[in-house]
Amino acid sequence: MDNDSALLALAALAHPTRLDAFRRLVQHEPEGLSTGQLVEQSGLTQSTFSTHLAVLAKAGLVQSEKRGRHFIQRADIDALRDLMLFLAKDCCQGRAELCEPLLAELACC
Amino acid sequence: MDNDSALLALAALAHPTRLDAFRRLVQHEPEGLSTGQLVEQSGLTQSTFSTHLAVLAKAGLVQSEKRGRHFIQRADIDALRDLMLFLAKDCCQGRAELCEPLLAELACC
DNA sequence: TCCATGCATCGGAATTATACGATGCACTTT
DNA sequence: AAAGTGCATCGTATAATTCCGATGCATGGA
Repeated sequence: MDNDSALLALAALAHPTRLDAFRRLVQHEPEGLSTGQLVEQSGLTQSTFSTHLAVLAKAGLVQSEKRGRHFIQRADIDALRDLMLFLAKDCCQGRAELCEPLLAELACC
Repeated sequence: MDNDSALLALAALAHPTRLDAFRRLVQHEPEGLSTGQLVEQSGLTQSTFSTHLAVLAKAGLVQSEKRGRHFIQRADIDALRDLMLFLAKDCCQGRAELCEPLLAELACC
């Protein structure tokens, strides 16, 4: 993941509505959620939420799949992993000792 | 880390100047960098960069230490770890299989 | 003491993000 | 074919961000 992609992903997640939607989608992997469900839980109008979803999609964090008349939204776990690797890479390269506590915590799962 | 703190951190990193500065500080742990060095490398004016630094500080990602007449800026690795844990928690809880490739990549260091 | 340096903060201008209603398109059902 | 559903997009108003120069404050050296 390059710098611009990371910026897109960070900006996409740096909004209450979008962070909430993305986390909900991650929790519902791999089945995903319909756009209608996400809209309803967001409390926003359909058009506003559609714009937010487009931001997440453009950042590569969410992918939509047409399912009849509905759209199923799914979180892209690989994109999340790439973002985390981008953030972690700086301290890993050359200074592995800084990453050890990070890895220890992540090892919870 | 709660939702609001994560949003603050994400918003702080979702800017080219701030992401660049933070990554540079991570690479320079634990010595840190002087504010003047960061300003010079940013290409922005002192006042503009100061505002960016305040955003990073408010998000808890950077801490400053007075050193004579200069200020030494340091990245808070714990805050970075907390943010990554916040993002990873969703897929770890209940769906550990989603986190395995993430951990495998992070294990590089 | 007096001047220079390093940084924060104020005020204002330009840009960008956010939210909504209205409208249009694609598809499903009747 | 006609009506209804689900979503994207346009136009627009409001709010937030971003950037700069100017100013103020604290510290260190002459």
